[in-house]
Amino acid sequence: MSVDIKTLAKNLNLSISTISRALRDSYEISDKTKLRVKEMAAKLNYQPNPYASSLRKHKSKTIAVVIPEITNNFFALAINGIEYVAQEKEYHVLIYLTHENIKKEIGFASHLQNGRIDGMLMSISAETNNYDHLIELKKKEVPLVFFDRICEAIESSSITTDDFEGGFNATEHLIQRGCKKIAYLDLSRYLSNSNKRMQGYIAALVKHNISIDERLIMRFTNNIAANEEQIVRVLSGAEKPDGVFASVEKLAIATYNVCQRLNINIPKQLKIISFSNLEISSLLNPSLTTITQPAFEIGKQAALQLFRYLEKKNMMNVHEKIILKSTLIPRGSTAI
Amino acid sequence: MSVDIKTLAKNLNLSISTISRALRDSYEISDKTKLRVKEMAAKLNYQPNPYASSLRKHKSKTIAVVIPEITNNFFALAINGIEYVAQEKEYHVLIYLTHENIKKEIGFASHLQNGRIDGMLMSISAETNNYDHLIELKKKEVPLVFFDRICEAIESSSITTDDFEGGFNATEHLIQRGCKKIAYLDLSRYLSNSNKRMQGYIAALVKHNISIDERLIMRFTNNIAANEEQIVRVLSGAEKPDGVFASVEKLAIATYNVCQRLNINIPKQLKIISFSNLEISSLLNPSLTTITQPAFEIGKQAALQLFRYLEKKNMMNVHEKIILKSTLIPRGSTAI
DNA sequence: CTGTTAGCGCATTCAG
DNA sequence: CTGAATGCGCTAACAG
Repeated sequence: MSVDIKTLAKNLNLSISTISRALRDSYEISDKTKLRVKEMAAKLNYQPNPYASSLRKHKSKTIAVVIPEITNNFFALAINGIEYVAQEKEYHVLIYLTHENIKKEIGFASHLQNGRIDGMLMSISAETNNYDHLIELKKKEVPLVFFDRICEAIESSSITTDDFEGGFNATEHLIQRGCKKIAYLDLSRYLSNSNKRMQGYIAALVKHNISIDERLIMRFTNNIAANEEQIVRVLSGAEKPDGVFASVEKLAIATYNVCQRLNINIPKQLKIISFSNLEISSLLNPSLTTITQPAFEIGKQAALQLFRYLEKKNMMNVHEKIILKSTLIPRGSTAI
Repeated sequence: MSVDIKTLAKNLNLSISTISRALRDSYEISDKTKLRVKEMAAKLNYQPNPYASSLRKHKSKTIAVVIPEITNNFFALAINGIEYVAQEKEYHVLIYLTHENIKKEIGFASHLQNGRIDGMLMSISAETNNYDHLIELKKKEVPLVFFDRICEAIESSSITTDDFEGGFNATEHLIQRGCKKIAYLDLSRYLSNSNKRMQGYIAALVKHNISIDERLIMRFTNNIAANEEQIVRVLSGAEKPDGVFASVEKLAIATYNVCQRLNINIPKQLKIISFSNLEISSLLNPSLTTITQPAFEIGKQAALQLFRYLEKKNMMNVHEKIILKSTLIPRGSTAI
């Protein structure tokens, strides 16, 4: 049998309420009693049952992180930031992966209204084009903070990167290196960040008097092979681009794969730039120029914002939109 | 107020125990009643309180994953595998990062005896050289499965890679490409997998009649700058190696950084091979040959083994030691 | 097949 | 400063 508050009470000839209060440093308990209780608790290795406490207090000291995937350095870094804050606050972090599947996202959102979590951090899936499940969460007053891929249809706090500027800078970088026909690779037309990056791309083209060629704006799915097919078609088609701006890393990878297959020399015949958050620059192909997001900081800020909701009442309607800066990193001697 | 079992009971003129049983498809309840109950539950959007249930059943449907870090593709992939299984089993996954700090690991292990989790998956920290906290967990009968970095001092299931063979193959690969003085970069002398890799390294040297030079066996810490210093010293010292076998990716990165600084041409003057699990081969520097672990599968197998413990009684003393195979991946035209 | 009752372990009223 | 009593929401005897 495990030692509980009742065991301590018996051992010390005190009531369970005294024990409970002593353990939580209530002002109503004398220092001597507190000391006795704590010593006994330590001696018997007392571990409070978190679920009994949660049931009673309607607080779980647990937050959920709902994200599309984890094998992507951006999200791994963001979780790192989130977990960092959670440890400080003595909270627990549950992870849920949607794999870009809106049904899973809906399932998590609906399930997690049951009190298991005190709040949620979320980056929506690429498929998500309906927000009922998120609206419902808000109705149930589950504190919710979006990061990176936010839901603009919902009043809520969010932490993002300057996606428009990032897209603009990426595109201008290619233009300044002589590109005239720049392709844009988009993960999903539903994603807030992806859309902003594309707007930046378009703004840069406009600024430099380059006309927009719809055929160069490609949209992808979760299907890697199909994505590569599409890239092959465009790279070998009439519209043949001289530059590629990939809105996410996995599309840059697809492009590299295709170039290898088509024998296209990357820095010379085709210049590629991509949003990417790999922390291994020295291991990377030196021809890749990246736009890097402050992913750890985004996770950290998102968690901090969530805790602002959790710690203060009356904050539920105060929404923060924090936008952090991305960095363009050209690399190596053959940097484009 | 949130709708609970009592609300349903009132609405249907049934007792709460009937509701509870109907919701869990107990054989004692008629199909008609079950249907009525479920319809009402759906109508009122009833969400059972998980903590009430956990308190009552002493089961949390939650597992913990305790790992050194997450910004490392091996662990990200492993979590992916773990979460995949957890979703199938309708379990929840808590993440705890030790950042290679034994004190954190001890803190998590000791805290998580309180019933919050039904079981734990763990990869021990590089600092961990004392296992009292793990022994205590076992005593409390918290099901525990190690993966990748296991604790051999404890009777337990584990899922690993063939680290000895991986180390052997890596070393032999360098030897076959002409290396005579191969450095081994070790993360920690406490780590099971690192030690096995080193044994493989030594075995390959012995097989090829190459004497072992202690100066070429380098041990590192969590301090990146200090690690690079040490590499600089050896690379520019009298023992100057012509090949490097990094037991983990971060040490390969450190080596690349140093080579860049010292103007060492990687494929020609120095050949580098490393354990690494990056899923972005086309973005990688083509000079890097890697030993890749089946990380997703390791996570999956570890989770499956844990669930074997959770689902069957009397399994607690049946331990499985599963060893999966690593793959040596030479890459690109300049592959070493 | 359904209802009554008694906790799971803890926090918090309300009394002293 | 401390104790007795109540209930968080659910499950599981036990009874019928």
